[in-house]
Amino acid sequence: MGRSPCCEKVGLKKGSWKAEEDQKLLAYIEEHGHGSWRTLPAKAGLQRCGKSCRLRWTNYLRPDIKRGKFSLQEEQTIIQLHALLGNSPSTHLSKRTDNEIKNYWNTHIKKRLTKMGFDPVTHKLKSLCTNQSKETANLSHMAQWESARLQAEARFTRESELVSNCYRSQLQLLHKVTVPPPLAPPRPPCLDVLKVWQGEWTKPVKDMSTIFNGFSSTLNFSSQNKFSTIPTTVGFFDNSSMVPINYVENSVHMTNGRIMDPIYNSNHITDSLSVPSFVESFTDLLPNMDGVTDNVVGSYDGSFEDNKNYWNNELNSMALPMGSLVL
DNA sequence: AAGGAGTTCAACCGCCAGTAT
DNA sequence: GATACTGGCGGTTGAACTCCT
Repeated sequence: MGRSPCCEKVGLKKGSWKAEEDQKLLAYIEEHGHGSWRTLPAKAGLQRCGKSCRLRWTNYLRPDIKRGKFSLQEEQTIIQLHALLGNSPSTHLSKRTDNEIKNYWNTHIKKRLTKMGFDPVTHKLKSLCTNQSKETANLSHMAQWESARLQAEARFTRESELVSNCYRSQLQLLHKVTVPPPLAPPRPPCLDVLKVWQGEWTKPVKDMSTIFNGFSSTLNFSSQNKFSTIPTTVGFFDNSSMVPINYVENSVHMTNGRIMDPIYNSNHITDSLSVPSFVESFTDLLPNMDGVTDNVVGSYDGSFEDNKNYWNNELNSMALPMGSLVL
C-alpha cells in the first residue's frame, strides 16, 4: 500500500497567497502554534494543503525572518558556508530562509562566481590551462590551497578550543597556578575568493590577475607576535595525509601570561586583508545575536560561551575529516 | 510608449530520512 | 518489520518585475 498524499489535493487552492489567507494563518499560529501542519488548514479555515501552509510560514510569515537586500557580509558567509557545508548554508543563517538563500545562490552568487572565473561548485578557478601565464598558474595554486584551507579552518576552530582547555588543565596541575582563559585565536585569513568577491561587490573586476597579485597568499604568514614557551608537546595530524599540521614541538606559546593556540600562533595571521574574517562574518548572522554584541565569537567574554557552544555543535555536525590531536 | 527578453523569487513538486504506530 | 506521517531539501515553475531596444 502506497503512501497517501499529505492532504486531499482536490479543491485546495494553489498559487500566490492572498493577504486574507496570510492573516488567517498568522492568527491561528499566534494563538495555537502550528502543531500538526496536516490538520492546521482545516482548523485555521484555509483551503490549502498543510505543506503549503508550512512553506508560507517558514519562508514568508515567520516573524524572525530577515528580508531585503543581502549585505556583502551575508554574501561572503553564504560562499564560505557553501564551501564548507555544501548546499545547505541557510541552516546556519537563522534570519534568512532556505528558499531565499537557495534562490539568491542560484540567481546571484552562482552567476557572479562563474562570471569571475570560479567554479561555483568547487569554489576553484576554472579554465586555467589555455593561457599558462605565471598569473594563472598562481591562481590555480591558490584555488587548490583555498579548498584545503577551508577544511583546515573548520578543524582548527573546533580543535583550538579543545587544545586550549587541555593546556590550561595541564598547566594548572603542573604549576599549581590559575591559568586565565585563552585569548581568542588571531583571526584566520578570509577566503581569497572572498577578496575577489569584495572587489567585485564594490567595483567591476576587469583584470583578475591584478587582484590576485595583491594577495598575501594564505600560506604566507606575517610574523607579528613574539612568544615565550613552556615545555610540553603538541601537534595536529591530518588523518587523510598523515602530515603534521603546524606541528609545534615542546612548546606552548604564551604571551602576556595567556596561552596562545599553537595552530594560530605560528604566524597564521594575515593582517593585510580588509574583508571581515571567517569568524567575524559568521557572527553577525548567528541566531539570536541581535542586540547582544558584535563579533563576540572573536572575544572570550561572557557571550562567547553561547557562540562557542553554537559553533561546537555546528562543527561537530560537519562531516569533515577530523585531524588527530596528539598530546 | 510598447513589447520582447531577461531576471527575480514565491510557491510548488517529488523525493527522502526520521519517527510514530 | 511494515505502514503512515511529518518535515526538510533540491530542483523547477511561472507570475511579476525590470531592462533594453
